[in-house]
Amino acid sequence: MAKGNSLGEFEHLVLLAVLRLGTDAYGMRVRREIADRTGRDVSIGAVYATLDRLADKGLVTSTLHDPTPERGGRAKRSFQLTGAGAEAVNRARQDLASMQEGQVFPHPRGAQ
Amino acid sequence: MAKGNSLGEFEHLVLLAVLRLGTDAYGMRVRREIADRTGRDVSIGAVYATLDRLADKGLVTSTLHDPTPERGGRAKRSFQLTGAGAEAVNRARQDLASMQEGQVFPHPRGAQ
DNA sequence: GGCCATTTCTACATGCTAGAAGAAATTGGG
DNA sequence: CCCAATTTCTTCTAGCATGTAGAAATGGCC
Repeated sequence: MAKGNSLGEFEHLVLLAVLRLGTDAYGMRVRREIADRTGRDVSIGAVYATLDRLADKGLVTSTLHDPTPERGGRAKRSFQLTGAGAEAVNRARQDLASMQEGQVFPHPRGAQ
Repeated sequence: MAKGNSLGEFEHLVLLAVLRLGTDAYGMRVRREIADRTGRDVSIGAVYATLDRLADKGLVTSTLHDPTPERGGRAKRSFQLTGAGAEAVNRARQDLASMQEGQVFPHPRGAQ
């Protein structure tokens, strides 16, 4: 029916993390960022799977860096948003905003 | 690993539509609301499947009404958020807000 | 009986998740 | 100096959850 180019929920969070982290957006770091900010206990496999999928869709690209001189400092692969990635994240944000505008959110205790 | 009780993207939109529509939240109406507000061409099957899943998770409940006296007016089943549903929608909102806070969103044309 | 608004069903595509395995680097004991 | 341990990070695999489309069924109105 439709085109169906919309972001999954976790894809949205990952894209926001990449945007926020700038040049420091590699797998482990993205995971930590999401965990710290949302309190969610994200598995690392989930993050990489999602980053790969985003790359397939052309919403991010990746660059392989040289290893840093720290213990266990393996080479990092960092990710950047593409133009399409920026569009996607903006669109997701606007769709949610449209659905929320003028809305009074109930305190959970009030509802049933 | 984690608990994994988070909302999918479409689940989020549907929940917001139900909240927004109040007593008028039945399948066809929810579909129209999302289409109107986001421009997305949602299939009706998608909406019902999602509403059913949300009901299974205890985030909404449904009530069957009497048919209205209009041509073709079959009985409507309308949905309401539960307390857990309100919690879920608030949590999803806050998680996104945390990931977005202080963030400058690029105009797509500016990026690459 | 045919029409219409709505819901239900079914089946497949895509996204999410977890954890174990693999790779590349530093460290420190012998 | 070398090797095994340790650390950080990435890749892989496989199963379950969500998203999507459309056709079929339902039931009141005319």
